[in-house]
Amino acid sequence: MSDNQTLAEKVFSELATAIVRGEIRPGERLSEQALVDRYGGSRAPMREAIQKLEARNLVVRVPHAGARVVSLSLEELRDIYEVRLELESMACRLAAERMSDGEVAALQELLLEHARTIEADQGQSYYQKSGNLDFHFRIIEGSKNRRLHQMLCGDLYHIIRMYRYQTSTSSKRPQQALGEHQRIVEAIAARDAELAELLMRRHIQASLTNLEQRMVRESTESGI
Amino acid sequence: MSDNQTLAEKVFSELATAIVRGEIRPGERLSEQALVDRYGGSRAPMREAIQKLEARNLVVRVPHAGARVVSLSLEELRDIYEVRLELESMACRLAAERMSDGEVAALQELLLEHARTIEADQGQSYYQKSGNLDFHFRIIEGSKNRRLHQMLCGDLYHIIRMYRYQTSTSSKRPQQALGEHQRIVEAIAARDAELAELLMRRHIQASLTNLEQRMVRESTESGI
DNA sequence: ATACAGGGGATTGTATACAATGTAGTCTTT
DNA sequence: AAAGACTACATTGTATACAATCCCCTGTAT
Repeated sequence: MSDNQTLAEKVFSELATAIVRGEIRPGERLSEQALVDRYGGSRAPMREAIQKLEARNLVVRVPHAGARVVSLSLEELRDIYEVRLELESMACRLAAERMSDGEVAALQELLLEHARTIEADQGQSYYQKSGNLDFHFRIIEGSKNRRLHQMLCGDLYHIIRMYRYQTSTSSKRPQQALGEHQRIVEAIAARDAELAELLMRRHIQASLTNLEQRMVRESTESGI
Repeated sequence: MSDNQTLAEKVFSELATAIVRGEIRPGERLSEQALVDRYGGSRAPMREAIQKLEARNLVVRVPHAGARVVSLSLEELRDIYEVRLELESMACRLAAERMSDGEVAALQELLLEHARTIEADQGQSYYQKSGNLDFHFRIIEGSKNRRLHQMLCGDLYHIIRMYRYQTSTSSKRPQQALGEHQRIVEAIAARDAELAELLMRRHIQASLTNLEQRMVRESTESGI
């Protein structure tokens, strides 16, 4: 009943969330034996779990030397964001063309709810984070392109989330982001694909510059 | 000396090329025991090889049921091409901004060579195929974005190549493609990123419509 | 003191054996 | 005859054992 999925898959998803949440630090090593001690079972499923992590670019494996949690340089992170910027803008354009009227209405409803939430617990950006993801997810699904969905949600988001688990701590950002979201949805509702793409591009670009500033700040701080 | 790489990796690359070349048909099953019989060794490395294939979307694995070579529907293939279209146009834009003058000169040299080759063995499009890839590879590398390179060359190209191993059989296409390549390089040399992106977009779109027509034709033929 | 070589220990890669699950074929029942 | 259940087989998932490789530490020589 509960064991419908294999042990390897269970360990994989546990490890994935642990890595994304930062409970396992970037650069940290994943020993197969250590995983056996922690999760039970034998080495075979642990190896499989590690391989799955490698497939999603969450760990780097070198033959005979073991696996380490990926540790991205500033450049590599910029590369990822650059790709994400392009793909998600594309998704937004496609969504404007392909989402059903019902889906658009549901999206508008979602934003209203977000607005109420922000109103309620002012400054408490926690909910906005998951809400933010929810918004982006819906746009991506609206593109009706399964491969695009897979690349953005499966491959890129894990890494992105791993490096921004405290991005939107700047107090006014949620409010601003919500406004941007609303204008994006307006463009989608108007079936203006070009505008929707442009607005999404700017929206993500804003968060990118945010992230870059933060990372530069952190690296200089640690470099002192 | 020769056994610097693991058995799993060797089997993986053998299988990958076999799949891309069509020696193993889409939908065909990959039994672990069968791989042992064919390549030697034991099941453990074979499993690992299959997982690596799954990571690159060349096979689909379902728990307790085994692995099959991926068999793409027309829609899925369209999705992939849509993504590739966007990413490679992006790569071209970035290349126009980031390639060194030396790299641009080398690219121009490459096209001159292609022109001579086409002149020589007229209609024999074989060389053009690898030359075509070479051209696209250089553009992608010119983007200086490693993740983009990884996604296009690692994840997407295997599948794309697998479905177009006989694309450019239409006799005039190489000549035409070369012309398009030349105009793209001109734009890059002029550092006109926007134009370079636009031209690449049109170039790939042409091959996409080619592929779509061919696949529709094939499916209707088989459907008769 | 530093650099290099060598050996011991730990870790990964591979092989084999066992358990659990899915699949196919047959047999029974309606 | 068709549909469903049951059994036997094949295949995958997991566990354990062995081999090969690497890493680190120590010792020696310059």
